[in-house]
Amino acid sequence: MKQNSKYKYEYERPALASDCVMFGFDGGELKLLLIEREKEPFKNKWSLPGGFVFMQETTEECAKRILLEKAGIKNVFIEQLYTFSEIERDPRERIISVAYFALVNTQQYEVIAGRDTLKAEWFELSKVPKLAFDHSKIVKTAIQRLKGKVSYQPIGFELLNEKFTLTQLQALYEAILEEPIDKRNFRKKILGMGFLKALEEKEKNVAHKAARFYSFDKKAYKELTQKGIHFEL
Amino acid sequence: MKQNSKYKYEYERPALASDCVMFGFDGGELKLLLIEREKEPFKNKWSLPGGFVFMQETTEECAKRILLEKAGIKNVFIEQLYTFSEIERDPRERIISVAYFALVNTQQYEVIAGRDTLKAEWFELSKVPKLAFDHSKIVKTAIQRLKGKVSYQPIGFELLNEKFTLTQLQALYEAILEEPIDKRNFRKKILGMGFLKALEEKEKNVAHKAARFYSFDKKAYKELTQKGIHFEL
DNA sequence: ATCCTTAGTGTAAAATTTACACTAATATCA
DNA sequence: TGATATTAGTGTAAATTTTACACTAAGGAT
Repeated sequence: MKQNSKYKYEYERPALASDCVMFGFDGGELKLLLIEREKEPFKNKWSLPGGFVFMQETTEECAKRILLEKAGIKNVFIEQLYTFSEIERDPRERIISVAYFALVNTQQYEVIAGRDTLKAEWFELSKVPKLAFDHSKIVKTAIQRLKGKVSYQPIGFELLNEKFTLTQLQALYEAILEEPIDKRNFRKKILGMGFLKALEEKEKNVAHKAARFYSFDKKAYKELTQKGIHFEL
Repeated sequence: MKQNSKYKYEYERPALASDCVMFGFDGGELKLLLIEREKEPFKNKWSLPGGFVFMQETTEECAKRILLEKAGIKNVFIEQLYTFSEIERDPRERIISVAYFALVNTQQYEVIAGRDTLKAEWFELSKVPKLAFDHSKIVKTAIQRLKGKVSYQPIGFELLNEKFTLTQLQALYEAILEEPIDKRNFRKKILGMGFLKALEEKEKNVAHKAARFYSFDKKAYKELTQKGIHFEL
């Protein structure tokens, strides 16, 4: 026990932390933001961005703070994933981690990530190395959750620009679900749901027919949800 | 700070607890096990069974221990629900709660629950009073989760006897989803999935045609899952 | 002007879902 | 013991949804 141990409790308490699985997409495979650890344990190993929960913040606020501090990212979709409480998950002492997953538009944040001295890098899912602590397990859980969720909640849009083409959207779903989708059926279905707003704008400077941009119409989606109509792919 | 405060930390730490939402079913409406608080705060208010997490147990082990200690229940389906971390959720001090939900065969445990001095009682969902702390919110989250989950995972069986009739199973789904289901279509679909084993045994001493009993064939279900065939109602 | 590449579109067949009503079995009651 | 009351158990046709599939349009590059 350190000398400057200021807080005393009658019963032993585990430490509380939050780790974030950040998914990004820029057209190819789904990506994950990882951070190289600077200290022991697991020095120089890749890990999820994470940190201890302050007394004045909820775990979600903590997760958002971590995203900002470690990757310069804010205002993104974030959702609680799972709480990991294995006793030996951290070799130093007992630390409970409330994990979150975030969906990030990679294009928008590519540059900002890793702005301070931290070594942060996007990894394609198939190229993610073995991670520090139980972070590989956390990532696995997050992928499962994302796959499961993407078919019945319109969260995929969070990974794209505000304006996107249907081809981009389809590529995203194919990347997440890891299976090919029929172009015509996909368009029929997704447009039929009535929450995609066709924009006037089209792609520019492409060496082929320019694709129309669409945006996700949150208001229309909300109205549909309230009518009991639910997204399903 | 009490005098016998034996554990010292450099940074302030919240306490860690676990609360359990136990769902039970005995044919009518879905039920919830609640416990009357004996102490302040919220003295004499109904609350979820809960308790602090020990250093030698995971949160799930803690939840199972609570089920056993407070309701005499063991070997039931349990799953992590959500972690509640609002700063003021407990008026005494900051307590993080990792909530779990459990599915219990009410018939099997009716008697055991409330065996010690605790006042424990099953409440029909529509008759659940306002609960202590943020427990009403936890219950709401649990109901949402159960409703969402029951359609694509065969967890409903956990609420029934090992042997059940199709009518019982249908009644359970109707109770959870809160909507009527067509008898013939329900049977066609659920039997078509191939994980219900028809037993020889039938109901006895009923004043009408005796219904056949079925059981959930875990092995068959596992095989189907591995083949990529998934439950869906 | 030709080529290359991706956008955008419809239809027919198959599969699934829905709506719906009568006979069978068994204890109870008159 | 026969009538009654109650729930079990079953099939089919129509509607809807899902699937499979191929060509023309547009735009920059050569």
